[in-house]
Amino acid sequence: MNTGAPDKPSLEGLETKWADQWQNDDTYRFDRSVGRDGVFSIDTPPPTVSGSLHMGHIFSYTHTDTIARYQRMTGKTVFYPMGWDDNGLPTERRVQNYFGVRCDPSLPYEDGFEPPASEGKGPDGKAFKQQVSISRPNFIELCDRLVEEDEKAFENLWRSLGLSVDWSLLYATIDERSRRASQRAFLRNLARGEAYQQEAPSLWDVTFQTAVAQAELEDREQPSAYHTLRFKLPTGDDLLIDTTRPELLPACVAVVAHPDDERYQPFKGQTITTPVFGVEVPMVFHELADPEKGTGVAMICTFGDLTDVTWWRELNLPARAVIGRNGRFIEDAPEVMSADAKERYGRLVGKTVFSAKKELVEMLTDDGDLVGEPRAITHPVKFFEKGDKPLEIVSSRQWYIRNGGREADLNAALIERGNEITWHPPYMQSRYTNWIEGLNGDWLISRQRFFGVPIPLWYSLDDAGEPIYEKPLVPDEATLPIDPSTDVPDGYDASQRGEPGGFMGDPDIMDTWATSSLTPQIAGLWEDDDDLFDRVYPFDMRPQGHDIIRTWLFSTAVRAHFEADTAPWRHACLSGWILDPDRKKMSKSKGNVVTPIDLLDQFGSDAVRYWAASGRPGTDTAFDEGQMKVGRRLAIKLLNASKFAMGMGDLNSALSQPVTEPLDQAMLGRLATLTDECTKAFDDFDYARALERTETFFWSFTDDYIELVKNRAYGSRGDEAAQSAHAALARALDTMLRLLAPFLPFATEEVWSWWQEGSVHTSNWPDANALRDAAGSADGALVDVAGQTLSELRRTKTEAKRSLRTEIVKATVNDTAERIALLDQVSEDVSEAGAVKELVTVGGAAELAVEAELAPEDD
RNA sequence: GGACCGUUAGCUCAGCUGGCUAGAGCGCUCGCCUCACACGCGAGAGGUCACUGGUUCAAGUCCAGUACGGUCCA
Repeated sequence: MNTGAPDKPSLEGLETKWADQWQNDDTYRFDRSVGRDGVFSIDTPPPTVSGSLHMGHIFSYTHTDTIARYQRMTGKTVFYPMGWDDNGLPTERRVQNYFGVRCDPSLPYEDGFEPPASEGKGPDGKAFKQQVSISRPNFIELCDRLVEEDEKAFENLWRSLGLSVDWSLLYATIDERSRRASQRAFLRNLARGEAYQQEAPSLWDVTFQTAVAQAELEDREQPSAYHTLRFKLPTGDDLLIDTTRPELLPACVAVVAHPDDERYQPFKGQTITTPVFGVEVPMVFHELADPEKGTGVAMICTFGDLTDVTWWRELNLPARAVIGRNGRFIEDAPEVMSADAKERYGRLVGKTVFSAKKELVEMLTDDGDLVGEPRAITHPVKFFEKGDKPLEIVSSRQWYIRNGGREADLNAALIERGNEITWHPPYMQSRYTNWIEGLNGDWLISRQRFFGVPIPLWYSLDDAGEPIYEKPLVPDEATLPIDPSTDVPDGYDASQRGEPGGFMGDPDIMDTWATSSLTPQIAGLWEDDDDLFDRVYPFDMRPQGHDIIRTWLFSTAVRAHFEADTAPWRHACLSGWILDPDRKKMSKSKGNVVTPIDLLDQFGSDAVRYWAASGRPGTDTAFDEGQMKVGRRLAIKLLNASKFAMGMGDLNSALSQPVTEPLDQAMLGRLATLTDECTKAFDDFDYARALERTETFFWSFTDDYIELVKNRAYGSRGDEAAQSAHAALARALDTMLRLLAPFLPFATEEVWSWWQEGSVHTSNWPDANALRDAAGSADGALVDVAGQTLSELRRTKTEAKRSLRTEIVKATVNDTAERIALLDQVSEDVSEAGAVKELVTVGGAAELAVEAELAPEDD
């Protein structure tokens, strides 16, 4: 349906027009009849839908889309799914605030429950502050309800941006197939011994009341203070110990010094008495004690930090927990204390760490056992990346997946997996390797939260009603996904839940990364559809941000290593960040924040994509509206240049006509070279280079080549010469539309529809050899010589402040003999373009110089 | 403290395996309504390639170090 070019080509409305068309035509539909070799599969990052839409989304997803479109044009069928990451804490927090609810897993499901608030406001329209407790199923229903809205906003953005995803492949990380895949993978890990549970001290967030994993930690510099405490040696002498956490004194189980520290060797095997509580603890020795720090002796508490955990484990010390899961001091004083000490401990019960510290400092001061004043310092403290209170270390039963943090062999094997992946850019691999080398424990996957994939296990209860953790009750894979809080294990009935001799469900859910580490399996319908899975796995490409190499990328590699004994993908493409130079200007423009949708409206999707695709792989890129304007100009120019070329004659028939003029041949030769460069760049996932090269060619094509052949194409030198121009224009336009299609899908599709059949996006990537055949043996340098000479001719007019239409009565071109020889081949084109009446060429000069006699001004 | 990345025109960046006078776009200056495009066209000015050494016939490009900026991890 060649519609021909409109009188006034415009970008307006192209997004809606073509997005709808592509949807109706299933343009980007994955062809699942194709074998693995003909497939290009992409492990799309599922965006966190409860977060806001921002420029980073547009940026990195555009990069992937250009690759997808290129691969599709090379003849691959592209498996390009979209997923929504709606699983996890961000959604929970939003639901709590939005609906005014809180999850209490002990409550029963309430049919037809309506939340008390909406958008954070109660029925009276005022902010709703309190939170109503509801059951886990009710809570999850509300999560589902809210994410649905969020997901619409994302889908809308992706369609406007022109992502060529196959929307029939959509998944969500909380949907049934994700839960099934996630639980199945966990059970497989369990069966193979790769997942295990352990009662152990682990990092604990007291606000969210959940354990957190190493990958979710961050250090934050915090103010603190050294307190010097007076302990007593058996001799009755003082032993001064510095600590930043005096409130943990009741949890003190030993004091430690370095084995080589001679000052403390005499006290080996002796006991030290703690202040305030008068508990006798052993003097122990360990390399991690720093002789330079304070007095060289530290108190070991269960648990102040990870070093305490190491000491406790390696020195076989007892545990005296004092801080509970809510971050407050627990009811029961350590058994070891005397009645008198327990009474003093009573003053701490129920207090937060902060107030307990004040209380204890007071006690120490009263006893005269605080030496001097506390000395203020700042030091790094571990936080949950989403939390705002320091992590405590609490002993709890948790599930782990082995990740090489405790086994050297596995560690090395996972590092080795990195070599099976081609990294773009290559240096990103070192981040992967560094992270694995720095692991200090296995992957803690259980979370004491609600909106996530439940750990699919139950435990039988003994006669006393205590769970028998050693033998979890495992569901049949065919029944997955399950929720152990409502489903019942085989051999039991619902009435036995929580009863002695009955069963209980594992109350925890899995870490969100435990699910998203399976995106290739989820998207590829692992085990649900083996035929499909085998066509797409291992995936060709994982695009993602470099900030989540340690989490998403690594955890995906771990799962693939165990489940498939392979790397999950062949290529990992790490995108950079958007730097925001506007942040400085933001204060000026009074926080006039531009949303991605606004930008797409303002500049057009192609223009925004152009900006995004200019950012090289892995490189942080400035948010730059200027680049979007440039992109817009490019798209508009493409429309206009195409319209012009079509005005010359029937391009479709011109495609098969011979190209006879030297300049036309030279241009096509250059185009063949460009095509090769772009192919190479795209094969190396370097979309930015492909764009840059194509753009440079395109502008010289419109500014020089078109100007040079314009008159001839109109017929100034006869039909054959005109026909050659038409044939070259048709081939060039055809080729450039294809080369630009990955970047400017809307403008290229629009132009394509004017004179070609089908969609440019399902057409073939251009064939450099066919272009070379059409070009014959013409020297590509003809294009340069003609262009540069034309430029000099123009300059004589510009410097005379005359119009470019001004006739040149006589022009003398001096240049090297070599270049004059080339110029003579195209002198007619150059003369016509420069409006030169008489062109004299003189060889033997050192460089190009033009003298021109302009026609007199007629006013 | 460790690892990695970067430092080229006022701004944003190219410059791939070292090779003739270092490029583009934006911005700026000047000019042009030229029959595809004024959402346009043409021309111009503007750079001791962060610094110090080294390798080489030749270094923006390779090596070592320094400084500054950034990211990730401790």
